[in-house]
Amino acid sequence: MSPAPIKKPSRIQMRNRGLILDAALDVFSMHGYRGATLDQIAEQAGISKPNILYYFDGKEAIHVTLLNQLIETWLDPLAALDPAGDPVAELLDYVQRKLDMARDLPRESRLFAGEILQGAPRIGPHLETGLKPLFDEKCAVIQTWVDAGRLAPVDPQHLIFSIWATTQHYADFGSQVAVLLARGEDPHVRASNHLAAMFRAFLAPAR
Amino acid sequence: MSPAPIKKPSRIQMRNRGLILDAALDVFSMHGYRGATLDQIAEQAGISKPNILYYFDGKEAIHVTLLNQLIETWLDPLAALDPAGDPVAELLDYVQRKLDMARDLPRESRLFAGEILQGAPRIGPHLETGLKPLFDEKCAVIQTWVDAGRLAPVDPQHLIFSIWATTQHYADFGSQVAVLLARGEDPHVRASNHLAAMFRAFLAPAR
DNA sequence: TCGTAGCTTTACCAAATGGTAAAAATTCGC
DNA sequence: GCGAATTTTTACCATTTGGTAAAGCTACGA
Repeated sequence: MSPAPIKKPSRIQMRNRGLILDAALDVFSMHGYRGATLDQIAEQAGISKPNILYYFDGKEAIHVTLLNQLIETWLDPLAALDPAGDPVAELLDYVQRKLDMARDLPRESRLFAGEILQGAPRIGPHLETGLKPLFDEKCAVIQTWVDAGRLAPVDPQHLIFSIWATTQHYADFGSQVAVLLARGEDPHVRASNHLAAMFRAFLAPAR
Repeated sequence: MSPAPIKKPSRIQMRNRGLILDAALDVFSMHGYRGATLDQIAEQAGISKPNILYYFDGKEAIHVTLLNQLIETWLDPLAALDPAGDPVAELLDYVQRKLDMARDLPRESRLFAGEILQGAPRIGPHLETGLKPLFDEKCAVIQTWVDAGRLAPVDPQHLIFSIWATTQHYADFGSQVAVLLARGEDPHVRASNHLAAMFRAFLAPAR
């Protein structure tokens, strides 16, 4: 019953945990979980390896911490889908937000992609409890829009998959995109226009 | 000048190299390059570790062999895009072929995705020499179709990205898809219908 | 300024891992 | 059947890697 003696983290703790997590995000997103080493993270963070293990219980704890922090950011745009808004505009906004995230948070996108690619061994339960309910809820919203004739008769689940896939592609497959586009031009504007046109054409209800 | 004495591989060599590559595809696609161990591959293949190193020069050689074998299969559907065919039908066929590949060759898709995700460290050059020319060629074909008014005014490069992203999603993010769809139902038919509808709506030229 | 709690470093370690040497077993052409 | 070539096993090894023990240092409140 008595409250556990939770120490408030000191300034040093806040700073170093932040440094470690940022370095770990770099290393994990670049090399994957197994490919990342504590030594790499230590060097990147400018903190000795034993000192890192003073702040985190181990390699896996760092990874899980990153994933947990990431999930809320990740679900945010989907949660923002407003049932009261205009269907096409809401979904196009969602596409845009996801595309912006792929540009602004590519490390996070790749971290997540790597975890899913390997069967979500360390995040599986969170998908069930965190993602699935939100996914189901928003699919229902989209279905409502379809039933009301305010949206073309789309398959809500696979529509969301396609939105995720097309937007995250620019982060997760960024190295391939870079090779194929070659030009110094930033692909973001072109990608944005393309995806807006594609989903608008698909989503607009028949007159 | 004299031809190098290339031995034709014996029956045993054919069989064991095949067993090793198949096992390696399992292990690499599941755990990534660094996450895979020779011991795992050896056990999966039913061949001792030193024996594996009798057939391949090392872990990386196995990985590179897999990637090289994969690339030709991977480019095949894109190469089949026929400039003389009906634009919309050709592209929808391409979508369908890629989706079938995601279903039939998920290990290959994940192997490729993992490699790209980590910056294509072992396949980068092949992207330039193998993929890029074909990509440019087919983009030009699509642009021709657009210019002729036989296709909506799409951005060829990003259209191809979207086709890749949406189809490979079902293999690369399969574990997430499985959690979210939950039902025992095979997602392939629904995915196929969804993607066909989406790309048809987007690609059909304005009347 | 002094003691204590918090932080950092030094010096390790055990297990895992990619790889090798060489003997032993097997296969194959003749 | 037999000798040579190929294939497989046994017994290792060096490095890497996640992690630990304990001593030393630092910051901070009294």
